[in-house]
Amino acid sequence: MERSEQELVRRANLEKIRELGIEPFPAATFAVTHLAKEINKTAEFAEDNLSTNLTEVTVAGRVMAQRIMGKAAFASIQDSSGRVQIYVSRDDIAPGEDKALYNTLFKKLLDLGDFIGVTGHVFKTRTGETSIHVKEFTFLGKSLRPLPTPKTDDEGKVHDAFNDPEQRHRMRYVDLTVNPQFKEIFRKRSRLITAMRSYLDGLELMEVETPILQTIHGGAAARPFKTFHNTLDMPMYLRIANELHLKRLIVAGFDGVYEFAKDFRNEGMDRTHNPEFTLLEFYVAYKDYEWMMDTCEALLEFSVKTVNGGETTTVKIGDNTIDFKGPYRRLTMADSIMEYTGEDINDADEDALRAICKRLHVHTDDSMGRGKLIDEIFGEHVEAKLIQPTFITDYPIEMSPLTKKHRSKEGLVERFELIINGKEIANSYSELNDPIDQRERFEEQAKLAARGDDESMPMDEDFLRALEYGMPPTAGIGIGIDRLVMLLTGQKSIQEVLFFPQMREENLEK
RNA sequence: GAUUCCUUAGCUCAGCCGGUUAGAGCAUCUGACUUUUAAUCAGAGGGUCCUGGGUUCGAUCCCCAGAGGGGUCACCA
Repeated sequence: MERSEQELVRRANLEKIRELGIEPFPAATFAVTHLAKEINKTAEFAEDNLSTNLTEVTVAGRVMAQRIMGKAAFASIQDSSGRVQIYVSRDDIAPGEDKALYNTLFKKLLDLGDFIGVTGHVFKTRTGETSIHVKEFTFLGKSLRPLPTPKTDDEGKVHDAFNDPEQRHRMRYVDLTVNPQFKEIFRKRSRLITAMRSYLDGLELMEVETPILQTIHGGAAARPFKTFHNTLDMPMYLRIANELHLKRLIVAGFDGVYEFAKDFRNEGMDRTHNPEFTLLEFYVAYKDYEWMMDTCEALLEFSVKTVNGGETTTVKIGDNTIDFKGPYRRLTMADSIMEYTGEDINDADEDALRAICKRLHVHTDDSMGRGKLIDEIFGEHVEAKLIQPTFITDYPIEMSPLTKKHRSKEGLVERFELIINGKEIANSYSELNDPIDQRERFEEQAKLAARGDDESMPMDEDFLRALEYGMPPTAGIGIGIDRLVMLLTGQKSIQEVLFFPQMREENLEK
């Protein structure tokens, strides 16, 4: 492997540090007393700016900038909270005859990206920047590759930004080091999940884990990843959903269960799809989809407030401000189509629907049944227009093989999707718990499979057996966590809300 | 999967309608500098111009194929 000039210099510096008798990768705990942000926030200055309440602080982090001026130098140290400036003067850190600690180690052998720890007192420079006057510094870890060096000027303009999406996503460790502003996306993601978990715990639901490796992939319409178990000598699938397992747990007698599930779908990738993604699913016994709508909007309102760190329920996305405060608008699918197209699909048979599609310039083909035609009209003419959180209810039965038939409307099921900013965020229904009906639905799916639909759901005899033992009426929901994070952080690409989005293999040989 | 655009130094980018030795800023190296902050000043080094073919006297540039990435569409959440 060819090494660049800068890498060779750093390796040489590494050896020279060892020659000074200093371990470049020390093992011992380093006792940090303050984060950079705390120092910048809590320092209170005396009149002369030379002394503060912070008479001795110890911080650690990467050296991100160095400004050396002969016998003194400034540097920026970056830790998890941000950056703080340090001031190093030769005679303070090397008071004796031997000035090697400053002249050799600090000035020559220290490279941008190296980890150091410093101890000193806090003061304010002539130009007004809070800084640590270093009296002791410790080498904590060498960086052998040069980091990109984005810089921000007086006007806030960023120069040399590290902004190539490929490099940022492949080397997230570099990205988040030099673009720490993106850390906030992941902090929000973490806060969102924590908030949702605490809300669901408050409902006395139990967090569970169910198999990712499955012999039958059920619970959604999608192509799975296939793998193989050597000892069992059988093919297995990575789960596309955990729905059927969570419902087995309702059969088992838990009143409510939830799981933040990594699911895997072997389909196209684009700005809203990654092969593995996170879905929160939860199921609650003795509830229906009406209850679930109430719960969903309460959960989201609570979670958005928590993520925003206050009472704010709004999020700005481009030109739109989305308000997660409930209650959300509820609209049946038929009414939504009436509202946005003026077409009445309520009593339309398949031929009538085809005529409507033609009028609306919706593309159709012969394989589409009634449900699919309605779904196409909705997808083409309604979905993108629903910006504020909206529950679309009462879906055609054909596309919902796990959903209970509507209690009063023929041909429909008790299902809703939550649409926000024109995108589906959640999908929920009154769960089908009639095992005889469920078996018929699976048989319908098998017919689709026989016609070549590779996304149809396979028959799951064990799941049917569970239902035959009896499942209480249950409401269930799946909420797309990645997409919700995209909304809350204003990101247009799913890659920006995943630490390590899927990418093709990189050739590192060269 | 289809289509389109992109790939030049560690980073961000110029450039070459095909022509000696491929440029800049930051970063790096050498030197100066004890309150700087995109530190400054003086000097220097650094390149498989994504890869492989082809056309040509000559290709980083044109053509073909491939790799990787971005956008759009299709499938889907």
